[in-house]
Formats: sequence, C-alpha cells, structure tokens
Amino acid sequence: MQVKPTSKSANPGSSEDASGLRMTRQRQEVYRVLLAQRDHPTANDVFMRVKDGLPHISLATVYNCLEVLVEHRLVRQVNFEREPSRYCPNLEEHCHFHDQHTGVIHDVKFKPGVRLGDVLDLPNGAVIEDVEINLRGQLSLA
Amino acid sequence: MQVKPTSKSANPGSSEDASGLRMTRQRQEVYRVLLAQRDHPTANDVFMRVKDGLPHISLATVYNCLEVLVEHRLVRQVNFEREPSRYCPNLEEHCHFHDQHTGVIHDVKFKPGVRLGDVLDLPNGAVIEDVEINLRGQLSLA
DNA sequence: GAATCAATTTAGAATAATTCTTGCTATTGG
DNA sequence: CCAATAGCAAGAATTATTCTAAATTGATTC
Repeated sequence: MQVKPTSKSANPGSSEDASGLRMTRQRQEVYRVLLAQRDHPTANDVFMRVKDGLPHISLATVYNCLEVLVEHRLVRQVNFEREPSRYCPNLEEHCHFHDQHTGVIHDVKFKPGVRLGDVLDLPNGAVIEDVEINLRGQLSLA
Repeated sequence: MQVKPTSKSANPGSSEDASGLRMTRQRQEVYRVLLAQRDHPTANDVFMRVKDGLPHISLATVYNCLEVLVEHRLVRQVNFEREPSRYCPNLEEHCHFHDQHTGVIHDVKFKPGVRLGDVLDLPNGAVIEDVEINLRGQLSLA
C-alpha cells in the first residue's frame, strides 16, 4: 500500500553518528554511563545507573543499547567465565585482569610492538577477527 | 535388599587417582569420552556420548563430573562469549581459536619461550593464577 | 502541520545453560 | 557389620539473556 519512494526513510542523515548509529536518548545515556564510570559494569549495573537520568528505561532496552553499541564497536563486551557480561568503553587494544581479591577488573595493555603472530603458533591461514585475553589472579602487595 | 556385593560393584579397590579424585564409573566415562574425541564438546555433547556406555547417567551427574574434573585440573573449561561451556582434556598451556566458518575450535600453542610478562604490561605485583586466550576468526584457504 | 513508516522502546513472557534440592545408593574407615 | 561420607539421579529452581507483541518515536515527505 505504500506508494512511497522511501528513498532514505530508514536512516536519515543527521541522526547518525560517525559509526552509523542512531543516537537515541537511551543509547546516549547508556554510553554516557559507561564512559563516566569505567569499572566494567554488568547490564544490570548499567540499568541501575541509567535510571537516574531515564527513570522509565527498561532492562530490555539497556540490553538492546549495549548490543548495538557493541555491534558498532563503541563498546566491548567482556566475559569472564560464565559470569554476567560486563561492558567496557576502552577501545584501545587491551586485555583484562580480574583481581579475585577485590573483584576489580583492570585493563591491561600489550607491551609496545607485540604482535599475536609473534607469540602464538597460529594455524596456517588463520585470520584473526577478535582476540580476548582474560587473566585471573591477585595483586600481591609484597 | 541386596546383602552387599561390594567387591566389584562400582568402585574397585584403589579409589583415588593421583590427583586425589575418586574415580567413579561415571567420572571415568566422562573423562574417557573427553579423551576419546577432543573436539571441545559441551556438557550436553558429553552427556550424549557417555550415554552409550552408561545409559542411566543423568545430565546433572555429567555436570558434577565435569566440575570435579575441572577442579582437579584434569580438564579445562573453555568459554567462548556466552556460549555453553566446552571441555578440553589438553593440559598443555594453550589457547583456543574458534573458526567461525566451520565452528571448529583449534588448540593453539604458544611459541617456545614466550612469557606473559614479556608481552603484557601487567599491573605491579600481579600474580596470575589463570590465563584464558580466545581467538575468533577463520581459516582462509588462500 | 499531518501522514507515513521503519526503527526503537517497553513490559512481560520465554529460553536455556547451569545449579540446587532431595532422597537414595555406594563406599570407606572403624 | 555399622556409621559416616561421598556420589548419583530426577526434577525443580535459578538467572542472565533473548524474544514477542504492542506502543512510541521521530525523521521525512506531503
């Protein structure tokens, strides 16, 4: 029934940011919350924080927003074992160290110049799309 | 009702193996299945395979056995994203490459002499208890 | 401004891997 | 043999996440 040309109805120009993502109020808030407190919160943590600014937001929406932000590579999803996913706005190549004493997750950078292929005996022709390195241990004071 | 046919029922004489684990028939079967087909099966995969030899085993028991084997470090638990856990009897230090084209998970060894501390900018005083490295990508034929 | 129309949000239901509970059986040490 | 402990089975419970369906939004075109 639509006689519409619909040429660009789906995704109007000025509503998207550089990564092609429509920045709705909810997505903004979710993203803002992640940037504001970089402690690798879970979806539920984010939910609780976002409610300050958007009291009517639903948990499903938080999940949707996080999913979209991850897809658009503005945010990384961090999984430790089978614990609830955590979210990290640090886009630098880095990995995660879970201090099991404090529960804190630290970002850990690679030393400069390190390349995976130098370190791992990768199968021939392997094209790596994604790397996830998770460490568990503790920070001894000694 | 039965007056105790102890001698050969389920668990012959020496009950524990080197790792202090009581090797029941169920744990044996679970472990055997993991060793027999090293394709990183899920708990449910293991369940189905074990049923050949032990038709009455329950899924809960498979989970229990896997948990115990992991605790005793005879088996490693492998988690990719939030997918069901997989189990790996390869005890060598290694990591995992998930070929998203075939779904196969390959074991990947470190190149000889590589140490984490050489590669990562670890926090001062970090004692690493466990390392998990997961790669995703594909094996290009070219 | 009104109509349009896909994208988005929402609330709640559904899903599914895993864990827990309970009762029972087997095994071990005394 | 007996008591104590460990392990097993079946099914219920848990829980992070996803799905569904209906309502809303908002950019664009008329």
